Amino acid sequence: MRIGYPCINRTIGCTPSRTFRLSSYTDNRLMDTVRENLACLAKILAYNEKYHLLFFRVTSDLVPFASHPVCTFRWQEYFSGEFERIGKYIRNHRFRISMHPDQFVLLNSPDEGVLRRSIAELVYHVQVLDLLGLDDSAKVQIHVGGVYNNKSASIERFVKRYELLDTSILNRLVIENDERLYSISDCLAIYKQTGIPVIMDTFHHSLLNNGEKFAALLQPVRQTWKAADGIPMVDYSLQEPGKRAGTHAEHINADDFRHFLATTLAADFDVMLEIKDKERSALEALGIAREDPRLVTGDPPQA
DNA sequence: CAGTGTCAAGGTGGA
DNA sequence: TCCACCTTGACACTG
Repeated sequence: MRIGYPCINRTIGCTPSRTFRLSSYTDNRLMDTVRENLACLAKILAYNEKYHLLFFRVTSDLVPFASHPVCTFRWQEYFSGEFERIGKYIRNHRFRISMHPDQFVLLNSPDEGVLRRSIAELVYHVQVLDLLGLDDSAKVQIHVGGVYNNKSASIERFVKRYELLDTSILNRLVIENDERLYSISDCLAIYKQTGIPVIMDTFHHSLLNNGEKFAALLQPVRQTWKAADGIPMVDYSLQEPGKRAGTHAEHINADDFRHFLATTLAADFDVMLEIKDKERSALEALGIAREDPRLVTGDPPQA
């Protein structure tokens, strides 16, 4: 099991998510921003390596406007050396990497324009992982999409669209349950029609389920991941006390995380902590996981 | 220079 | 039919 956190690090004083307004787009602005974002990504990975946080989600903001028509600059070629360098570091240290395009990627939208932009965005995400030279265990996770007043028709549309995607996308794409529309069971049903691996989100599952226990779903979900996909990924989060249902916690709750590990002990997976204080909670989670020597790969860092 | 309204992109659901 | 909300950091303008 590897433990990780998404996208940004609040300790080291840089962000890999620098961006700018579309209205101020220039190729030079893009070059400067991407250069800084990549430099920061490299710093975060060095930090993560030092503390044995070996699972990391790369921000979608790495290359701003990458899938927008305004961006005709060949950033893939211009930065290929830097991507290669970072990718080598990732491979050498056996990091697990994921990416998570946001809400605008909707493969099952009835709107062809939305579909077209969604695919362009997926192409961008896959290009980043390809440029890093990562194998098919580096995943791009999306949600199933909208319901559009007809869930079964929307699932059917997802399946049909999925089958038309390029292999380079198919090899990396996984679907995650959300908290309002598509449960883990829905995702498993879609897997049966497509073969797409399913990524479980504990917090979403607590808000939308059909009465199944999370632990009981681990085994069926495990089978959706082929050998080349690596071990399953799981998103872990919990409710922020006193906030609207669905609000992610500011900080990890040690008891809850310990309980989560205990109930899932039989399964092997990588855990992404979607908790707002990022690496701080991830470090605490790692400490908790190390209470049980069966759980975490790698030696503790030397003092 | 701190505070704050806004930002490429979509969809849901309550009023 | 309209609007708030999701989720959220970072930009860029305002005073």
